[in-house]
Amino acid sequence: MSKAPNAARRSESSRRAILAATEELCGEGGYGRLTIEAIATRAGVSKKTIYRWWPSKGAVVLELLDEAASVAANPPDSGDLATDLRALLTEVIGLLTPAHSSPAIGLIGEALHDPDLARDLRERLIQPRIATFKERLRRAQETGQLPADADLDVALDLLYGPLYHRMALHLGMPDPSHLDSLIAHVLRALTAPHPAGAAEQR
Amino acid sequence: MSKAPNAARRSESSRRAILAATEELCGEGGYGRLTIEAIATRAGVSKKTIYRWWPSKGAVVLELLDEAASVAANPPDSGDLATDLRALLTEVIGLLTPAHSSPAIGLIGEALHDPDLARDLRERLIQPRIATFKERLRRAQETGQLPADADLDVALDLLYGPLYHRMALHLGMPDPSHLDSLIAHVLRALTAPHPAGAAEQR
Amino acid sequence: MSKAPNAARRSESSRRAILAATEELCGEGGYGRLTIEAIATRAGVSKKTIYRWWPSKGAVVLELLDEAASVAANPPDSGDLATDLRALLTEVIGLLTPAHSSPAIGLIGEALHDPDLARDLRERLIQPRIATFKERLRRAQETGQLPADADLDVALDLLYGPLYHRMALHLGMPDPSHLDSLIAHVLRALTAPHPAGAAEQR
Amino acid sequence: MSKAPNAARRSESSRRAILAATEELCGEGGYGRLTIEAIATRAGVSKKTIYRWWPSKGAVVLELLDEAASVAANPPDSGDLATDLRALLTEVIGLLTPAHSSPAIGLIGEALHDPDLARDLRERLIQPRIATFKERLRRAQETGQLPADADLDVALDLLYGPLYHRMALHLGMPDPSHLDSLIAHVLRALTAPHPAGAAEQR
DNA sequence: CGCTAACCGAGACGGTACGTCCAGTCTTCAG
DNA sequence: CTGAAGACTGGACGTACCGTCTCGGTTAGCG
Repeated sequence: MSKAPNAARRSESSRRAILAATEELCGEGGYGRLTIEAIATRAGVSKKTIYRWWPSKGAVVLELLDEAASVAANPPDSGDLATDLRALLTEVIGLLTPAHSSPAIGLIGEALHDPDLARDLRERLIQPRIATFKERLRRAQETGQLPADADLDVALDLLYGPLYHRMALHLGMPDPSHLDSLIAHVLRALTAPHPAGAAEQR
Repeated sequence: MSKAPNAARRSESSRRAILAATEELCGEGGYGRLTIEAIATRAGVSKKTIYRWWPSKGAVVLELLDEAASVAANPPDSGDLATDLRALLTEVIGLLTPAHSSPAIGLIGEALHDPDLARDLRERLIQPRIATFKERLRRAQETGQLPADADLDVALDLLYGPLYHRMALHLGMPDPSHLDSLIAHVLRALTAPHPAGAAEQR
Repeated sequence: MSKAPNAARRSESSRRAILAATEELCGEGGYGRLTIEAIATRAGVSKKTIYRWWPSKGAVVLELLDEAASVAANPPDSGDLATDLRALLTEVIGLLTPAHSSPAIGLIGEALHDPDLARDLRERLIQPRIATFKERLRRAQETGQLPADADLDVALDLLYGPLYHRMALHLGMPDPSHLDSLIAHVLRALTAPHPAGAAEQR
Repeated sequence: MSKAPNAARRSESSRRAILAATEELCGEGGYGRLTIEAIATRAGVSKKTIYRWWPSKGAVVLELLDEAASVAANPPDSGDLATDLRALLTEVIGLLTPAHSSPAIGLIGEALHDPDLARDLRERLIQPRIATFKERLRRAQETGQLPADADLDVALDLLYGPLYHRMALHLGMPDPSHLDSLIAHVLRALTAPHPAGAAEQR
């Protein structure tokens, strides 16, 4: 993360052992039970070695997730927008499941009070997904599936929002039919003619 | 929380001192820096007294928030649905601001890995707001501002979702115009005619 | 102990329950594990009631021992001095056995850093035994079994000393033959003619 | 005590600071007031460091005493047995004085209900003194000052016993003349001819 | 024979110390 | 002369008892 002292001499085998140990321990006790001490012991590595390359346990987990789930730079494009959006959302639902042992959720929880981690999380895991998502919508605008003036930021909020809403409030991820309903509503909102003023006054 | 050993003999003055100390300390160092030890010291109370009545620091903070922001059982009803929704959302935005020292956010973060706390949080802070929200929408259905078959759960997800989305990803709360835009989109989605099937297939 | 607030109204049943609970708990976990809280709970009595009548757990245990092992004011007198001494010493050995769960040993340990308890212990348990012991020796002087000028304080030290020596150093109580040997040596010391000065110089 | 995890890396400066703090605090408040917390604070050391190397506060105090008062392996030998015994006993009297703040007495009190500590105490403080004592008596046998068949264990009991007797019962250590009298009696007992049977029957 | 003072149980309270855990830094030693 | 092993300070954790302190609810004995 951030500035490596001297990446040239970094031991790849230690790095792998640390990430592997992190994955195991995360699976065993969940993110909450995870400690740097335990990672070091399990990986057969000194704590110092971990602190040398990562600023916090969150950063280690972040790197783990980053490796595991790298995003295709190119969005899926089946021709059907709803289908592709469903695929994109489903991937995120996968990351946020199961509620009590998902490393991603642990990471998000930690990032809530660690701005540095939050920044890394956003840059490395979130932004790529957002970019992919917007790219897909942009293509939909090009093909006329969405109006050219559709607000993509609003679309982002409306589509991903429910997932985080439900994560934060432990409400359970939307089931497939609810997910389809959400997508349908959002597409309708983006497509429907602006009813002259509605809530735009102010 | 839940079943007090013998609430009758509970010292109200200790309880008040604890909540006051919690509020102060939360303001000073944020939820993350808050410790039971510090609360006890500041409140002039023994740790045992805290543990006797609350299972965790999260529970104390929850009670603090619960007292501070009790919800009117009756939703606002100015006649204009968008206005009332804006008011409801703004209240939650207030709870989730500022990002790095809001006790509510700390609480949500903690609840992510503490199911007991999550349950209390949901029951005591969240559900009342959801109920109020749905009640307002129900009235809107009665007055014809919303179709009778509008899916209120979807409305909930679409309106509150963006707030938690932005909280979780440290994206900053929506500014007023963005908020209005969100509300307008959602109302459009709920009101617009279902375009024959769109994404309902499956 | 000492000044009861108003002994008249004291509940005998509580007193008995407390002593009984103390005995049980002492047997279960040893003196070290004994706590006022546990006594109160087991006896179905409030802690206040214990503190009202006894200044410390040591005092409770002392009263327990005092009741259990009251000394005959009159020493045994079989005619044979060694036999009677053996009986007196054996009684004390009984109190100091078994090494790790004897309430008496616990009490002595506590008295080592509690002068008040030490005083009570001496007055109520020890002095009566010393008096009895000396009384027996005095009779032996009268019958000529011991010289009239035998130093009874030295006899006390030499005969009881080894028991406390062994208790303090966890060396195990003397077995019967060793005990007899000790008695024989001491009687010889008291009876033998003073070898003109020997160690009396100074 | 016993098996250090890896004594090689142990910080000698911490060890010294801990023992020094222990000595100070013992002097200030007596063994009873001594706590691990206070030692750690005074020594500028974390509690963990104390618990890493010693199992209990007793063990720390034991090490302190062990360093302070190491015994000459060779007993004093002035030629006069009584003189040398008086010296040996006086050293122990020094350890057991003053009654209410002697660390040694605190240690003995603790050992009464802590078998592990008792064992260490015996092995590290007591046994060496016993060995020295017996060695001196053995020499006395060689020079004919004591009969070859004198029972050295009995001598040990009779000479050291009174000290522990008086410690346990808070009777005050013997004054010099009483001490001389004790020694004289014991030497007489060991030297006097066995009066045909006396208490040897049984 | 009813008042009132002390008892009683229950257990909450402010405290002190316990022994454990983990964070993050610093030191030692082997390769 | 690097890096693993791990000892170190620091500080919060949650627990156990301490001895004190209300609470109501009996009793007991005096007036």
